Formats: sequence, structure tokens, C-alpha cells
Amino acid sequence: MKNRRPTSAGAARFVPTCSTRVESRICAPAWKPVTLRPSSTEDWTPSSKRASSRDCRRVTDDRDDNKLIAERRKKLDALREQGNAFPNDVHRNALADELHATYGGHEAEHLVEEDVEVAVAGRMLVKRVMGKASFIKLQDRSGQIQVRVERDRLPEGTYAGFKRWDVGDILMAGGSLFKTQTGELTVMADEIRLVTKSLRPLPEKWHGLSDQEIRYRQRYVDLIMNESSREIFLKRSAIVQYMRAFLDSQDFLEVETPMMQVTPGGAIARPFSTHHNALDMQLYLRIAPELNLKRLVVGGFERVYEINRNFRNEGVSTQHNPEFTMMEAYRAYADYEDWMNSTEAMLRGMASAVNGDTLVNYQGEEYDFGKPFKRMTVEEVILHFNPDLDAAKLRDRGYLVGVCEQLGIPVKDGYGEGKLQIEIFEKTGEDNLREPTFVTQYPTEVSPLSRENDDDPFVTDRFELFIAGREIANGFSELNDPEEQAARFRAQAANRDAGDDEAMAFDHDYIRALEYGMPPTAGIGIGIDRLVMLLTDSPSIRDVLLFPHMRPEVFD
RNA sequence: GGGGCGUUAGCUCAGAGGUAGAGCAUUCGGCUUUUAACCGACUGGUCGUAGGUUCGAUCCCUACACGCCCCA
Repeated sequence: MKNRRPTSAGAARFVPTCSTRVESRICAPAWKPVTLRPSSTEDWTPSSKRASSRDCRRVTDDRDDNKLIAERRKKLDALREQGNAFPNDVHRNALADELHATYGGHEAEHLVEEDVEVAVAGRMLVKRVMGKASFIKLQDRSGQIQVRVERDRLPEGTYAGFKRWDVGDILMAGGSLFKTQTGELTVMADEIRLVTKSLRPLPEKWHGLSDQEIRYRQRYVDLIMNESSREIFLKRSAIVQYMRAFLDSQDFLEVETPMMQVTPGGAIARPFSTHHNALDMQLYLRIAPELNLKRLVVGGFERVYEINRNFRNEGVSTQHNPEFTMMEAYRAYADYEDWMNSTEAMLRGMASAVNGDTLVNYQGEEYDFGKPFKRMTVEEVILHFNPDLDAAKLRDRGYLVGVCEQLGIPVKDGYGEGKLQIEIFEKTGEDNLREPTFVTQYPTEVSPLSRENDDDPFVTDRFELFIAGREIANGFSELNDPEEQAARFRAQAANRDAGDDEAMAFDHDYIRALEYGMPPTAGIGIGIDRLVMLLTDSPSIRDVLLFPHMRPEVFD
């Protein structure tokens, strides 16, 4: 494996730090159930301001001649005639799920006696008109609530207007709670407003939206229609929150380091380049934050971490997105074994917190995060999956070249024994590492930033964590000998001169920083996107990215 | 970069070398406790794009675009 922090791919940057109700502005730990306070800070102001002149602008768009949209535009035109078609004086005092939680268990008669007045708002996803009365369902960020709309309970003319509203429109309804004959908690509306007109029809109510391309390109439609998709991104947020809380509780400092770098470093990967006009210079988007984070350890921030985007100019696949999210953490006075232990503890706690179980089901397989993770060296993995190989010759270049040829692995002149081992490991081992497994003792040759093992300088004090055949984390004791690091950079530079455009550049300032002295330190990188895939049973990285990279859509 | 599959109404999907179909949605009518509400009537299409073969192509062929999957 190349010396990158998790090869994690893809990621979405949308990482809300607070999953509690926005209104309350109170963040709860992700792994605790979020409690919703009934009738909290959202008050409902039933007044509606009358239209100002600016609202009478007629905005028409004749680009789309779709009948369904044209019909809705006409309805919007009528709304503009009547006043402000896009009011912003709408307030609610209840969320759907909070009402179900609080009143769902109440007896129907009891509920009537209580006379609970609520104001709800959301997108109308169901509309059933039965003459002079109707049932609708509104969806807010918490869930759905049914509303009964009766002509004779509303001001004159309101019901006639309501009948012209469309599924997809955003409404506000005020009234008291009751239960229908089948026991469904429902709001009996004595006020109802069309708050925002929707011009585009939603997908069909039963099959929903299944077209993958539209789900990715128009994520907003996917989020409206597919609860499973909403759940993935809620869980993604909970995962990141758990990780932050885990690190914060151990006194780690969260930092942000540059995305734009003069010398991209910290990983072996192809960068994106860009140009700074005022300075007239080429800049690169970072491929990893590693070197900057270790500069901070030199500076005395002994425990730091960053959760942010990396960019790698490589292929796009179910496992790779050009920009992806990585957590990197560095801890002074610790070694790679400490990081294996805390990584294991963190993932165990995370699985319980996020999924309620240490058993993780992924694509038909089950992995128990509750059991101790396996630990094997690179050479042990190679021998385990290639039992015919001669253990005594695993560091014999000629022998390894022969093995590679047998396996159909192209061998380049510059490859040493370590690189050849890793090629064999990747070809025959990685996919088969299903149960959570720490693979240790990566060859020094492919680990230019890792500390050599004291007993065996052929390898470094480094590990990668594999789950379901995929690299989830990469960590090591950091190389803090500036002269050794300079020699490693020179070796990389030689590779670069030999035509390897992924090889690391010599970073003079990083060497200078190490020359001031970096305490013994160990670091880790965890690919957030792949972790989210694992914990949400998602087969493609695009499923866990809100806006995955796509070729541009053609609008004609 | 290579290979396979796909692209038909707003959505979910059928379809066959001879002027294009269903369900839902829309529109109109009916209906005051529905649950994919129901009943009746209507409407809706450059069949991804561009060429080619053919008397005739949405269907066959080629290229391209976009997507999904696999491989490098």
C-alpha cells in the first residue's frame, strides 16, 4: 500500500456539528438519542403581512413548456396577484415526530379534552381530497404528520384555494390534535396557508425516485423522497460528531490547515493544481494535511486533529471521489500501538452509538466490532494468502520479482523488495481481509514518513486497518529524525526523477521544522467516507456524498 | 483507458422493423375519517444526440453524450 493516510475516497464536506433542533441551538452528543422538547422555541405567528409592491413582479419563465410545470406557474401567477407569494412570516411550534412522541400514546377522547393547539409546517407529500374535506400529510425535518382540512372549519374561500394546491407545495397548518378512526394522530386545521409554491412535480408517490443519476445530480429531490437517503446523511453527521467527541474528550485540539499548498505532501498521490492570479504562482490542492499537522506538534500542540477534505487527481469509482474527507490526528508521546488500541476503541464505541450494535452488516457480510481486531504483519498476510511461497525468501528481490511475474504484476526497475512485497500484498491480500484487521510492519521503502522499527529497519512501525477488504485507516509512529527524513525525501525525489509523478517532493521547511525537534509522536488517518459506507451499508461512495462528483449536465 | 449493461410521458416501467402503451401524477366532474383513498372522463412523447441501412427506424448498424457495474 502506498504511504497515504487512509486511501479513503470521496466525501462530502457537509458535516453539521449539531444534530439537535436548529431552533434550540443546543448540541447533544451524537450517540445519545436527541430529545425534542414539545412546543419549544418555535412560536407561530398567525398573522400574514400583506404584499408589498415588489411582490407583484411577474416572473415568468417560458423555457420549459412542460404542461405540469406550466400549470403550476399559472397557479403561482395567481398567488402573486393575491399578494406576497413567498411570505417569510411563517412560524411553527411543533415538529411531526415530537408530536408523535408526545401525543401518539394518548387516547382519542383524552386528546380531545386536552385540546392541544399546534402549528406545523412542511412539504405536502400526500393529498387526498374527499369533497368538502381532505387529508394531507406534511413532511418536516423530523418526519410526517397528517392534517385534516375541512371546508367549513376554514375561512370562506380558503378550502377552494387549498384544492388547487399541489403535492410538493410547502404549507403551514394550525389546529388541534385528534385521532382518526384508525388511530392516526392528526391536526384538525382551523388555519392553513400555502407558504411556498412548488413549480416542479415530485416523483411518483409509490415507487419514489430510483433513477441513480437524478438521485445524485438532484440530491434535493432524493432527500425529499427517500428516507433511507436522509438517514445516511444523518448517520454521517453522527459518525463525525462521535469522532470529534472522542478526540475532544482526550484533549485533542481541532485545527484547520491550508487546502492550497505550494508543495503538496503527506501522501503519495497526484494533486490538482490551480493558479493564484495576484501572486502569479501555481498552487496545489492538498493531498493530505499530514506535514502541517506535524509542524503543529513541533510547535507544542501535542495533540491535534483535523477533519477536512483532501483532493486527489485520480480516477472516480465506487470507492473514489476526487475530493474526500479525512480525519488525521497526531499525538505526542504515543506510538503506533497506542493508535491501534484507540482506533479499535473508537470504532467499537462508534458502531454502538450510531447503529446501536457492535455487529456491522455490510453488503451481506457481518463484522463484529465488539471482538478484538486481528493483527498481522504484511509478511504474515502475504504468506497466509500465498501458502506456497518460501517464507525465507520474502526479502529476496529476485524471488519476489518471479512471484510478481507469476501473479501478472508489472515490475518496474526501481522497485525494491519492500515495494514488491506491497504489490503482492495488494494483489493477493487486501480483498481477503474481511474481518477488522490491523496489518502492521509496512516496508520502509513504501513508508517515507514512518519511523523505522528498532529491531527490523526493513519495516516501519506502521499499520493499516482493513475491514471488508478495504483500507479504513493508516497510522504510524512518526519519523522525527530530521536527517533520516531528509534522506527519505531524497530517495523519493530520485523516484520522481525516474518518472514516478506520484513520488513525494522534498519539503525543505518540513525538515527545518523537524530540526527544531518533534517529540516522539504517532499519527493516524481515517477515511471518513469509507467508514460511513461501512456503517450505513452503502455500496458506493456516491451514496454517502451529498453531491458526488459528476460530469456536467447539459442544459440546452 | 478497456469491457458489459442502460437511456421510451413529470415519476416508475412495458413494448415491437409499419403513425407509441400502462400505473401514478396533471386537468375536469363527484365524494366530510382517508392510508398507494375511491368512482367517472380527458390530457400528456423529437422513444438520449447525430449519422447510416431500409419503401419505412423509437426498434437494426456506427459514432458520440450521460449514467451504472467490472477491469487497468
